Amino acid sequence: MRSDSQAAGQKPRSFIEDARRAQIVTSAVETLAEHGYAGTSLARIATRVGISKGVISYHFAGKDELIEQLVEQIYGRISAFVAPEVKREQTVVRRLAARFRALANYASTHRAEMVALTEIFNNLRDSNGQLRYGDGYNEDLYQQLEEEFRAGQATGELRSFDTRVMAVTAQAAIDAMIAYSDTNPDHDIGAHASELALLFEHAIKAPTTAPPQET
Amino acid sequence: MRSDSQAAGQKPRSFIEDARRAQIVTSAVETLAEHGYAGTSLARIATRVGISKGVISYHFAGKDELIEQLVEQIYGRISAFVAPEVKREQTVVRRLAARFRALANYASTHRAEMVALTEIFNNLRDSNGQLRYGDGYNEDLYQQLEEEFRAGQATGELRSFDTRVMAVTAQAAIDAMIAYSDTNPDHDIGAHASELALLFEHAIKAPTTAPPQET
Amino acid sequence: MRSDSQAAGQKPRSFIEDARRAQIVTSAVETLAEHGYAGTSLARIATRVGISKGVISYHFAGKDELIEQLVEQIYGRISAFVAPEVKREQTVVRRLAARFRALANYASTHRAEMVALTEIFNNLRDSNGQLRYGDGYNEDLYQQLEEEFRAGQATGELRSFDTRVMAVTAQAAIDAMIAYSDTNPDHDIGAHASELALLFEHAIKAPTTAPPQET
Amino acid sequence: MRSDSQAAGQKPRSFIEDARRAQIVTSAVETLAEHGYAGTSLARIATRVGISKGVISYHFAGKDELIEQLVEQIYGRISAFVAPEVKREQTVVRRLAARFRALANYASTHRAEMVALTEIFNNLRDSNGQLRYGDGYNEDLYQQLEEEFRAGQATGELRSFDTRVMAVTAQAAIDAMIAYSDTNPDHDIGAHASELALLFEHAIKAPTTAPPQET
DNA sequence: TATGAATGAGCCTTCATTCAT
DNA sequence: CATGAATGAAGGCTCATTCAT
Repeated sequence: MRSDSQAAGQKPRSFIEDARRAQIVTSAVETLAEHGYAGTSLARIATRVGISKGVISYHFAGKDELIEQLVEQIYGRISAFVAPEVKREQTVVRRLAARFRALANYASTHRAEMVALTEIFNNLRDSNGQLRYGDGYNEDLYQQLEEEFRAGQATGELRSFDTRVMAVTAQAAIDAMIAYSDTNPDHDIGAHASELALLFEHAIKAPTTAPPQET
Repeated sequence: MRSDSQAAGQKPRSFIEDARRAQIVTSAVETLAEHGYAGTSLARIATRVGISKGVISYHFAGKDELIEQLVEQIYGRISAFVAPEVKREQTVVRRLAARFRALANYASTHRAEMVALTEIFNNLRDSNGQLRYGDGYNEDLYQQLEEEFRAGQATGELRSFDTRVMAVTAQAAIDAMIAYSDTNPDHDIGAHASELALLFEHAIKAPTTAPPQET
Repeated sequence: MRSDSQAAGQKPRSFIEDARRAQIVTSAVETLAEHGYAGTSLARIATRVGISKGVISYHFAGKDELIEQLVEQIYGRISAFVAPEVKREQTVVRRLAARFRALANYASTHRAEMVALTEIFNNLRDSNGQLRYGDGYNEDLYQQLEEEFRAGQATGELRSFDTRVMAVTAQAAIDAMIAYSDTNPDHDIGAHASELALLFEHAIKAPTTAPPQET
Repeated sequence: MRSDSQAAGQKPRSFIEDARRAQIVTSAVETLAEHGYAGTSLARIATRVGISKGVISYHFAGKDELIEQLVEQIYGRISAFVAPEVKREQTVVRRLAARFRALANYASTHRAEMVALTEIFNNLRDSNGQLRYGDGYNEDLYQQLEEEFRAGQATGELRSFDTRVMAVTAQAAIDAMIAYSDTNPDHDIGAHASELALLFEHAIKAPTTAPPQET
């Protein structure tokens, strides 16, 4: 959460510089959300801010750097929002539920950011044609989730299952929740998150032989 | 499953015509899988077949028709492959497992097709900027799944839950399985499908305590 | 008016050959009238006849030859229709009137031909970029008219004036009549022709000093 | 006759912008005159100025806007040149003569402009295939001329005739004069204009039976 | 004779990028 | 810092023409 991407020994950015960059990133987010990846040209981003195309090239090395900045910033904000919510809970099941809930909250109040992020993840490629955010970025999330699951399995809270498949599926459930509520604005994403919590509770909890439930 | 999109009263397509069209569609699939949506130009598709750009325009009304043909064909093939596998099973849980299994099988042997389809679904937009296959296509799948779930709930095989959320999540689980195994070629997608089957069995089956139901 | 453009020593064209050529020329005329010069492609001409593009190339050396055939044929028909009407009259003034009348008649019953001809005259160019029918074709008409005028001036029927300017203007009056009635289908082209006759009668007749008029 | 087409509240165009636009319009005029409508591509226009194709797209929304600008500008210049010459005269006959003379002058010094305008009028079509400047533009001229004629008829200066036919013919005479002198550069267009003046004087003036008159 | 198939050039447009001012 | 101007490549598409069958 500090001075995003500023190689050491670099001259620090001025205030106005930072303001412009933020302004441009915001415009890029909105443009991506509205027109999709292919429909997002520098011209469109610039027009939305009311500046000339050249300004963007001036502040960013190129379209790619702009987008990378965007991803870093949004990603940072989401983590900052979700992490404390998760940490506060005591069991794996509840932590997972908290994750669903927090992301649903964030997504419902930052729709454009989520859409923009998805567009980029699905489309941005490096010069070799490989997806820029193909796997590495999800890998982080997968490992966090797997760690949780393994811990829960160790304590006996959770049944035995393939943690990687579960992580992939849980993350997919989150992404789908966000995408679905994005194309169906009337959808109750909060309820969706609760349902997911219950779904995965059933899916991962160890069967309680004798005594009843707690939840 | 025959005569894909051939308006009645239309002159039937010649053998060579069909061959070329198929060849071009195949090339489009591969190009999409390899270079992504934005990287798929008529020029690239043509080069891969070793023909000139104009040939594509000759056989298809335009890029749009080519892509729609592609979607129809692939979609048809997948349905044709999956449907009988699913129908053969007797319980909802087993039918869902069969669906996971069949799709995993298909995906593992038709990787490019799955990727191409995803690229198109995520990116193709109509002239108003709306996603061409935004929701309608998934809606079909969702309704099939919901019907299953509701039937299972009616017979008491399944517990009570929000069928829409479950459908969205199940479909997302499938997509994620395919996408994951696509970026991780060593991944055992068959095992993944089995895990999913188990995961959702836990998630949807009515608890078999002793006697009837609760919830 | 014989076997249009068939170089000596050429194999005579078969019946079917001629039929096809006529059919194609007709289609070209209609297409030109309907879509204009730029909108007239071989594909469109072929489609209208219900044949394939290649057929045209087979019967004509190229687009240019097709169009030249078209011009020759239409031109021939017009001459064949107009000439006898003109010849029948005894004075220059009446011959000019007859010309107006005959062309108005022809144009009103062969609208498409007139439009097609205009489109070609205005647009067809040779490989050097020069208008193919820029001047030469009108030159013929001009000389016919000038001859009339000079004869009339010699007999004293007509006043003295620049015959070339008068010829150019008379021809322009005809073309404008046709063009105007083409864009204004309700226009009474017959009346228009009569008005033109009167207009030019006033413009060219020698002033009758003593005795009254005849007309 | 200022600020051609510049929507209110629009940022005014810079000096260099205006210069480029003018330069491009000029090149378009020359290209049209030289190569005709079909032979006029953005590439050719750009090459003539020595710039790249993209520059045109940068300064004009598209080919259509460029052509409309061209028409507006040329049309404006002609009107500005002709109108005062006509207004200065006191009788209809003299005003018509002045019109011939002024247009002949303008055409002889702005040959390319006249040709370009004709090319566009004859060929530019909207997306429905209808001629863009089919009738409306001439309609203006026709009505001006008819008004003159009717006024002259009311005062008794002119004989009785169909004003519409006379207007169409007078305009056609002008266009033909321009076109003819364009393909025959040695032609004396000034003399042509004088001849036309005389021609139409004879054609429209009321017969002077008894009293004075001048001519 | 006729056809369908293919070609290759050209068209207009969009775009990321560069650069002088 | 910011801009407007320009570039050049690439994109989808149309078209006259060629050719094997």
